[in-house]
Amino acid sequence: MKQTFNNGVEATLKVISGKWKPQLLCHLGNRPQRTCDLRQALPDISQKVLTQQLRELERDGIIDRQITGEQAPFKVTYSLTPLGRSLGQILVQMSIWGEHRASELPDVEITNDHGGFSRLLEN
Amino acid sequence: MKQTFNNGVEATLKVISGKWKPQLLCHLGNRPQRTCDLRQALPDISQKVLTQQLRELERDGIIDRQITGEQAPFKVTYSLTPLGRSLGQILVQMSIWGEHRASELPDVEITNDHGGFSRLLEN
DNA sequence: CAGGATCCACCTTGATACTG
DNA sequence: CAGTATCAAGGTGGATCCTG
Repeated sequence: MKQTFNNGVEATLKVISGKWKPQLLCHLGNRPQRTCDLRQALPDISQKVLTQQLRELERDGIIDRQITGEQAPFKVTYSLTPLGRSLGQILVQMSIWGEHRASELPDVEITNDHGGFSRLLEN
Repeated sequence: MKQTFNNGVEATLKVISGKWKPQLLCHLGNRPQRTCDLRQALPDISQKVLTQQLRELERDGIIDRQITGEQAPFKVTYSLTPLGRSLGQILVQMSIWGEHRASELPDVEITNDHGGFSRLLEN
């Protein structure tokens, strides 16, 4: 179905907004991962929401989904597409800006630094 | 109150996410504007939501709010802070990325191009 | 002119249980 | 192991009316 945005910023926000998407992009930026790997990396996400967020990223062309095995148990591996990798500069800059702002505001805290996204810059 | 984010991307998203915030930042990036100017620029926003989004941007240190006049009718002028202007590079890059993606996907349409944000790059 | 107060609809996320 | 189905809760945006 047709999606209309007022500007490119809104279109980009639509793709990367989602409670777990920045973390998913960070982990998948390091290397392709299986579902169980992602669940281990993000212990607090429910499997329903994990699937949901991954499906949205897949539908938006950011990640690929590859199935291995014809019988259960399956292996499902997710990896970034070239379009997904092309978000690297933006994610790193957003991460740095957020850290800069947090450094000025005592009540904003950030757990992991932008180094987690740096592998996205290796194309 | 204390806000904790897993990474800087989430912190940045928190600030610029909101149905009308990208458009508000675009307009305020061109020049400071009064409330009635913004309502004219964004005819479909209700005054409640306009006030709400502006208050959030103000609370997050992105815009300044200045009141002129001691009796009604007041004049309220909003302008970007230095921190708000420092979002310029990110907004332009996000806008360009969104346009690039839209150009590859037939069902994604973008009304205004990234030129609207370019004044943010003049510091 | 600018914005506060209510009340409301929707969307996103989450808890839980179940399937191939 | 990976994913679906159902139901519930909270937050965000919106319609409308009212105030200094």
